[in-house]
Amino acid sequence: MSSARDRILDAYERQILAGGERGTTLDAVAADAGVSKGGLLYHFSSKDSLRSSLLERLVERSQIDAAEMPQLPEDAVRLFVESSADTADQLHSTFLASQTLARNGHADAAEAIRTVEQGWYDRLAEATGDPLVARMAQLIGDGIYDNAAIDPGGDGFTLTPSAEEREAITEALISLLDR
Amino acid sequence: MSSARDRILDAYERQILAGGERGTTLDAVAADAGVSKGGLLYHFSSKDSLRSSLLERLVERSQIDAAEMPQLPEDAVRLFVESSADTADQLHSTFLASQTLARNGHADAAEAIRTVEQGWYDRLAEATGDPLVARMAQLIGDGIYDNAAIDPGGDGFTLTPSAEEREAITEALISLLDR
DNA sequence: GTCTATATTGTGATAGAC
DNA sequence: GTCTATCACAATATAGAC
Repeated sequence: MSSARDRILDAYERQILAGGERGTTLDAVAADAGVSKGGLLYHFSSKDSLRSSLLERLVERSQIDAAEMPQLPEDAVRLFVESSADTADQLHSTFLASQTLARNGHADAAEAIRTVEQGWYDRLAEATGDPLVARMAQLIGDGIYDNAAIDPGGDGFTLTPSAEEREAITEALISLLDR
Repeated sequence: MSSARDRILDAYERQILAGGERGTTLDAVAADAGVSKGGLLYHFSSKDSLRSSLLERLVERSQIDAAEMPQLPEDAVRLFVESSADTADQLHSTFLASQTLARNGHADAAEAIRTVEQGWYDRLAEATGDPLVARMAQLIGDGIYDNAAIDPGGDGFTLTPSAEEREAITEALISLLDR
């Protein structure tokens, strides 16, 4: 059983992903979470508090995820390229929502994103032992995230690379490791 | 001498890049453009009209840019990786602003971005003759754009790759062409 | 073409009942 | 802990003078 707090944060995240920050009125978030606006404001005293709580959640989830970085270079690259922007994944949807906040001028969100990205890069660089391939994999992952964020539905005519394309990209990056 | 219309669109673009859609109130845009709110609304009858005019500008500028795609595969890759998100460039800043609008749930902006990205991909794939490397270069470019958008200042501790890194990435991608 | 009001609505936040 | 008012203000848009 999830707490009301969690359900409200989930709704906030969903609203950001669906319509950007523009649509995240307290009314809309409360309705999506199944509470009244007053109920929402009992748990989060202001909209700023809602945002900073989402950023805390991002850091927590990214730390849990950090423990799962594969040790084999190939697997680390594969993880970055092939699982980026899986919107069903909790960490990824929190990350995408936070990124949208960062692009809307919230310095605290930009700071959190920088921290998480830096952590990902460090672990990827360590796992691969190749800073350049690590950077390429990270940027490709960011590109996939970005396209996924713009193209929510993703029904056919999308910019998001297919599973086959991602696999081919992974193989290409791995081949660069063996230079 | 630029027209008032252009100056207002420039201001709108600047405000989006500086603070996301959130900060682009008619007051703020008008002040930035050096006109009154009423003056702004004479040229653009609504905020929607302001947005759709920016998207028209994006398509125009991307078509002008299309003529400049290099013929050599190496140069085409280099252009994508090394000139992405040069915010001083007119096309790039219009693109970044439109991307922010797309991430805020505006379907018309998402559609325009898709069109432009598809056009870029097609030309890059043609110039390189290698769909996979074209896709990688495009995603890396998107990743660089994305980081540049989150990190406006970019003073040292940023995620945006340095000029040296970009050059190395270009070389790596070019090496993949010769398989 | 550009301005100064002003009308109108949307939104964040408070107060207090239950 | 959750709700229903309600307030205060910000933002879009209109009307009409200059």
